[in-house]
Amino acid sequence: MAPSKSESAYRLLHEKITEGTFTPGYRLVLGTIAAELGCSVVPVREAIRRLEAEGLVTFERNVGAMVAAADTTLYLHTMQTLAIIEGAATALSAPFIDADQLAAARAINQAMADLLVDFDAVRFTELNNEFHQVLYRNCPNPHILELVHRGWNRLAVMRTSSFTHIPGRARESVAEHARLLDLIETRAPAAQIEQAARAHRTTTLNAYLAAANLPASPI
Amino acid sequence: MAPSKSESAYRLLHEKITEGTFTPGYRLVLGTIAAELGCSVVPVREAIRRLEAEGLVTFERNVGAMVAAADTTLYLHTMQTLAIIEGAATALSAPFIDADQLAAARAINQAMADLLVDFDAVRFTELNNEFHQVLYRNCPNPHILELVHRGWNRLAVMRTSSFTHIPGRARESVAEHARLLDLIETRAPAAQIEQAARAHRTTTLNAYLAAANLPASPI
DNA sequence: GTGTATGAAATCGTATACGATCTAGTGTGA
DNA sequence: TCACACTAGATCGTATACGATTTCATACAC
Repeated sequence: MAPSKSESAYRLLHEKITEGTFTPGYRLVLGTIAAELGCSVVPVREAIRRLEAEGLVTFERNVGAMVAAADTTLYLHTMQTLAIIEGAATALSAPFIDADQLAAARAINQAMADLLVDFDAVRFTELNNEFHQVLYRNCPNPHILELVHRGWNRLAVMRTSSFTHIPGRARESVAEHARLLDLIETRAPAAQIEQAARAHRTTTLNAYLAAANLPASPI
Repeated sequence: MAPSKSESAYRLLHEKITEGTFTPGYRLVLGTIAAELGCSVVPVREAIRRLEAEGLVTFERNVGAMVAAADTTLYLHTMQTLAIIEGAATALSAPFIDADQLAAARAINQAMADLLVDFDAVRFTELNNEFHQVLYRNCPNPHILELVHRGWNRLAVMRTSSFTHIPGRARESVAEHARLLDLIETRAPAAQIEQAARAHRTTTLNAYLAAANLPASPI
């Protein structure tokens, strides 16, 4: 069955926002978008409210919607939340990751390592996403997986790459991935895996915090 | 300014669902609700989609909405997610909890202890919510606070009280609260507070898992 | 120049209407 | 009895229309 118009509108806007066509602050005018999509405003309105619920869009009554702003505070809060959620997601997924998946993850990480010589931030970020996708795919708790995706989307809107902003972060990242895979392969205790996965994000978070003269995240 | 009709509809439905007037499986028919509220179906539809985004309602195209089902799996996943989020929320809030708030929390916990003799599950649950409200109020990360509230709402819909289902859980709970407050008062390390707060939920979760002959949560 | 009133344009919020789709009940034939 | 086709009713999905609110530019008073 063809998707409903509201669904189509949602997907289109979601993609344009996360891909960066619509940058933070871009105004989403119901009538304009409706005209572009060849539908009426009602489905567009619904799509925008869904995006609002996901935190990708802010909405003000009688004023309208815009792509969510991308201030530093928001970024740090999102990073901190993701650190917690991704730590848990990795620990919960780990027991279900088989040899094939491990091999796939190692291959992706190797490709990331190869990219370090002639660095390409966009490609590196893509590979990084793929890497974590493999790690989380087996998470038995769908709620947690959903929260991971929400967090990623919010980060995507902000288009702030730690790989370009923090010197040496890309190289560190590859090393941390390798350690994480070792822990998973040896079936290390869940707490240890969670700790390592969380630290993988927290390192970046704390680098930003230090740059802003703020104290490090306590957890 | 008076709330918009869509906002009113949202609040009304949210309350009826979390308070238990509308139980899981209850069908939310657009036309009927619109008639009750004295508005048209458009705002009601919007309210329902918001509730769907929060996981309180399930929606099927061309069929309609109903209050989200409350199966065991869903309950366990929600509990596990909350364990992780609440652990983090407590640890992040702890440094900002002052003497007054500590005293308030202790008073609530004492009231819960008093209730153990002549047990009243409803009142006990209310106090339990108040207790945790005090603990989380200072959380500096609004995203995490939002996730706590979402989790609570999902649990509220299911109306499954560990205090009545698990023998001795209420008494244990009061003791765990006291230990948690001690850790906060002595400014224990964040990791230790997180661990204690998470365990407070995980204990319940694992009791349910054990009852269902399932392995305990790894984290 | 600054602040305020005013009006027009832009945009949203929601009512209404109607076609599309699903569901359930009924009848028919094997 | 069972499977299937069909119909009627219920309900949703979305177009259209219009009033309500906000925004912004302009004009005016001080």
